[in-house]
Formats: sequence, structure tokens, C-alpha cells
Amino acid sequence: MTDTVPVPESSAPVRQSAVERRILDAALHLFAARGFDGTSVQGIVEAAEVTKGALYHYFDSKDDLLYEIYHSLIARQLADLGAVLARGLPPREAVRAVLTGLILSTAEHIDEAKVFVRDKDRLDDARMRSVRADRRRYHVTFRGLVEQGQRDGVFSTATPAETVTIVALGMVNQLPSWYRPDGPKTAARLADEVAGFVLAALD
Amino acid sequence: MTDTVPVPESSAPVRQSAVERRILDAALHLFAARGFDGTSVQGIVEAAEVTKGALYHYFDSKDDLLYEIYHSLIARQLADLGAVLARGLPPREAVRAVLTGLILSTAEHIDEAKVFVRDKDRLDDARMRSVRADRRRYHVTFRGLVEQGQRDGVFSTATPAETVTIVALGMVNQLPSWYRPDGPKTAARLADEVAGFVLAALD
DNA sequence: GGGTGCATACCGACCAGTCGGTTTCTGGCA
DNA sequence: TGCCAGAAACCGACTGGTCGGTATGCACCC
Repeated sequence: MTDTVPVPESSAPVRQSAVERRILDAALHLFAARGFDGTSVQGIVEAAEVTKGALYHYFDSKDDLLYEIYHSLIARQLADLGAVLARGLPPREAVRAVLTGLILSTAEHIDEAKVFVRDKDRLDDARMRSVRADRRRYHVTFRGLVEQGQRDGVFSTATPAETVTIVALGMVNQLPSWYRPDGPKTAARLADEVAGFVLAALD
Repeated sequence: MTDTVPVPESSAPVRQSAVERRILDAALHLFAARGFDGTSVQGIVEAAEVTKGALYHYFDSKDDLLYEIYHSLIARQLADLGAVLARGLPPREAVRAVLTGLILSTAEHIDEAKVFVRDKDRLDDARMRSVRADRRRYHVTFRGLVEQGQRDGVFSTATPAETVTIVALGMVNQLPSWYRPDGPKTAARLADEVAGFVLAALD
């Protein structure tokens, strides 16, 4: 509908104490390794080398930790997306930049991605709505890029933009299940291959 | 390396009592909805309207239920794959048939797929190895099809066969996160669109 | 009588979260 | 500079409840 793709805003980073960060780091690693329900609060405080009192001083609940992880992940993704859009690239280059950037960022923060894909629907209603709204903004913005390319005639219209978006972004969500940081291919190489694959399908 | 793609065998189905089936059904639905660790054995026996004694009469452990679910899923996928390969189609038609079949089968057994993608690494070592070996057979067989097409010159070699396989099969694994049986598009329609997308990238 | 198919009562371990208390930091005032 | 009051940071024992799993018994059938 619109002729230009709107740039999503990102929220400002929040300063946090060293203890707070240690707790979040420990929670992130344990959630990624064992899942949210498979991780005990006791396990988190032991890994972070703090006490339970400290954890509940900074966070309201175990769910709170999960939300912080999601929030930082999505905020970063939206910021990256905004940065690419701000460059005003033509659709093909924009899609390539968004996809390679997203893959690189996901590979770099693979634990957050793991937690997200596995436990994304384990939040209470209010936080769930917030996370979903952010995800939807990303989805709609990306689809807008594909639609623009299709309107401009540089992308094939064989596959509907919505399906392209689902498939392309879904591929990235699957990344935690097969990407290994110590594997034979660098993240940059994989990002090129995957983005190239998607663009080839859009030719 | 090989010139023909070998057909993987499937294992024979096992007969089970009505109580056994009720337990497995309840476990499947609860695991899909709340995850393995988020589901209690008590919850399963209540949903299945049996007692704990009955459950532990038929199954050794909670893990045992999970393995049964995985096993039936993978056995079905390997059987479908074998059926397609047995038709001896040329690579393009074979890839299309495998992908559409896999997507349709995944859509039809969406709960099993949900459980698999979420909790696939929650098994003990022995069962894990068994599951992984089966998955690997599927992966290697599919990659073989892509390689054959690339050798025959009907597929582009722009993206390595391994990456194509990871991306194509990964897309299917993501299906539980976006496919809705009551959505606007039928599973068959989505299967066509997604398979078409992959084949377009292989042109 | 011995195996199968359950039911029931129960176990110790562990769960997320709480609460009263203590230490450490910070700013204001003499 | 020295002191103090209040706030923020943190401690860890404890709670009610749930967890996966087990021990035992009993009816029914070959």
C-alpha cells in the first residue's frame, strides 16, 4: 500500500549493574542449553555466583529474565533493520543487506536466538503482546521490501511476498539448530549463501 | 559420489493397546502445547484418564514417551521419502515431490513436529544417537538428490547442496511456528508455494 | 498358580518464590 | 572532616507445593 517502507524505531539501552549482567548471562546460557523449564532459579544463581536474594532483588520473577532476553534480541534486530532501511537501498540490495545482517547478528548471539525459538510462547499475556508486536513490525517491514521489489518488477511474483517473508525469516530462526561457530564455514560465508539462495528464488 | 540415491528403509509399525494409545496421544498434545519439561506426568495421566500405575506399566519413563513420538515421526518421514525415491523421478520432480510430501505430512502431524523441533535434544545418549542417525539419513538422501540435479546440470550450483539441504529442510522444521490449520491457505497451497520457491532458487 | 493389567498410596528431591535481617553505599549537615 | 540516617544491595534459610518415579496389592485370565 505505502510507497516507502517505514523505519521502525528502537528503544534506548538500559544501564545495568555487574551483578545484574552476570545473572542475565547465566540465565541466557542455561536457557539456551536446557530450555526455560529445564533451568532452575537455583541453577542460575549458582552459575552467576550470586544468591537467590540478589536475583530477586533485581528481577521480579524467572519470567522476567526471559523477557529481558527477548527484549534485547528484538531491540537489536529492529535497530539493525532500521539502519539498513535508512540507507535507502533499492529492494534487491536492501533484502540482501537485511538478510546477511540478520544472519550474522543471529550467529553472533546464537544463545538468544536458541532461547527465542524454543521458549517464545512461555511469557504472560502482557509481555507476550509486546514481543509479538515487535516481531510483527519486523515481519511487516521485511514483507514491504519484498512487495516493493515485486511492484518495481525486480522480483518475481511467483511466490507471494508473505510466503517469501515467512520462509526467509523462518530460515534464520532455524539457524540455531544447525549453525556451529566452530564449523567449517564462517557465519559470513553462510550468510552470503543463504541470502544468495533467497535472492535467486526472487529472480 | 554415488550415482544413484539409496532408498532408506523404514521399521515396521508396532501394535499397541487402547490405553497405550490414549497415553501417547495425551502426551503428544501436552508436549506440543507446553513443552516436555513444562508437562508433568500427572498432567498426562489426567488428560489420558488413566492412572500413573498404568502409564508406568507401559512406559519406562517420561523420556520413553518422547522417544516414541520422535520415532513414529521419523519413521513416517523416512517411509515417505523412500516411496518417492522408489518412483525413480528425475531430480527436479523428485525434489518437488519430497518437499511437498514432507510439508503436507508435517502439517498433518503438526503436534509431533512441534515437539520435535522444540525438545529434540532432551533424550538420553542412546536414544539420541538413534534419532540423530535417522535424521542424518534423511538429510544425506535429500542432499544426494540435489547433488544429482547439480551434476546433471538441471540445478544451479550457485548454492552448495549442503546449504540447500539445510535451508530447505530447516524451512519445514519452522512450519509449526507459523502454519495454522485454520488459516487462509491450505497446506497443499503452502506446500506448492514453498516447494516452488526452493526450485526457483535452484534454476 | 503365575503372568498381565492396572489402582493406590507414597517417596525424597526439587521447585519458584519469600522474608527478616545485615551490609554497603550515599548525601547532607555540623 | 566526621558523623549519621536512610536507601539500596544483598544474604540464605525457609515454605508450600509439585516433580518423576516406586512399592505393593488386587482382580482377572490362561
